[in-house]
Amino acid sequence: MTQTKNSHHHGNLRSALIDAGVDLIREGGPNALSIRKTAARAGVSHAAPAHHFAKLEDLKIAVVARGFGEFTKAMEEEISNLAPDTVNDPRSIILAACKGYISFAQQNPSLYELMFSSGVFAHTSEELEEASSAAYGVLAQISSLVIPGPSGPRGIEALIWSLVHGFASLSLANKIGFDSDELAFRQFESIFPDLPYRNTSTDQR
Amino acid sequence: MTQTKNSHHHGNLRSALIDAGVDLIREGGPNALSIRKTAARAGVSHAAPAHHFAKLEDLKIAVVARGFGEFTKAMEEEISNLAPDTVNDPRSIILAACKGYISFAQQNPSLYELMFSSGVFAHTSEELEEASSAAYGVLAQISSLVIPGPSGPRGIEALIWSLVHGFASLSLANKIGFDSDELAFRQFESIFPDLPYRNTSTDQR
DNA sequence: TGTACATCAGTGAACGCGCGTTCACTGATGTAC
DNA sequence: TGTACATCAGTGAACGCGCGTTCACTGATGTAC
Repeated sequence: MTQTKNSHHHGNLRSALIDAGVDLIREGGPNALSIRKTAARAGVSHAAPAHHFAKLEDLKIAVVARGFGEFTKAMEEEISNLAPDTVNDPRSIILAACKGYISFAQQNPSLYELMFSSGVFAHTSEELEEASSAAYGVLAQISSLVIPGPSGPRGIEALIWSLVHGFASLSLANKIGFDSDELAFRQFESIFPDLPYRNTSTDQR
Repeated sequence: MTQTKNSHHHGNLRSALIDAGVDLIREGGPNALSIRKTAARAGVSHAAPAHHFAKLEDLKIAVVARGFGEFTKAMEEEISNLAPDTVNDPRSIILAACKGYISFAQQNPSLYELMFSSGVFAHTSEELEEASSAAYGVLAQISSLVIPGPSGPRGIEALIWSLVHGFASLSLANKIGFDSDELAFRQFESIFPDLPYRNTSTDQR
């Protein structure tokens, strides 16, 4: 960015490699990531990434961590975009987060698939732990707006998360839902069950 | 099977290759499938599979089709194992199918992941279409036991399928649920919402 | 029952490819003085 | 401000590997007669 062109030193190669990796996955699917292609995309020799990522797996989890960061942002943005008359309505808040969840999956299908794939959980990193915990935090926060039943707060989280995750995943697999982002979310809204919400008129956020 | 050993002709190599492919995926993850390893596992030269599967992708979709067949069987078996006093209870029937769904995912995590991965939907085959349609048929059948709301029968299917698919997927990713198959299903049972079931005392099956 | 022959599912060698990783190197950057 | 020098992020060549695929071949099977 602020670095002179054609410099022997790149300046911010690590971040540029993650950008390139995200692009590769977006274009070529969850398995399209390779060190050589990522380096080429970032405009450096294929040996350069070794200074930033010792193994291919390290690059992969950095890309996934970036994905979780954008995923969290997508949910939070939908919540903060709520209209004034719904900004304190629990159901509206929950559905807004779900809208962000589903939108992210539809706009980044390969990255979403990779983020929840088994291969990622074999390895991890502090960076990835933090990023996925932040996403879980949004889920826990919206779930806390529902009065827990016999299955407890974890049961509410499991219900909401299963529903939105299953819907998003099956939409990507063309099993349910529609081509359009907006129509898919409308269908999700229509199947979302009634839940016992807390009263948030004054003190809840 | 019924073929003499050490014969130049295998007898049923196509089926043996699918078996070997399933094993490879089970042991090495969704991306562990290769023609050379599959041939080695089946005890033939690495050029032999070409007579049965023109491309790697053809072997892959045959393996996935086999997976959908066992998946359907897992759901149907749980339904047919219902105790006499619950055999006509809609909620019990639906939860039985879900138990088969979740069990299959937990016992075949890599195969399950591959079955619902994006790469599979780029190509397909008559065999795969039939196998996945049969699985969808079980879903549609159990969903028909619920009285549709404003979102229609498709809405009921989307609700049940999203819930069980999301739960199974997140369980595999260690996001929710428990290590034990049985405990995971108990949690699923406890979060499954109340639904308006049809009266099946006499004519429903 | 025996023989000639077409079929076709196997073999094993060979190919080129993309890959991760290693290595000695180079040259830009930043610091000590 | 200028110089010497350590650091370290880049380069480009090279390696070995597993892969899908092709090819000429071989030998077992099944059929016609």
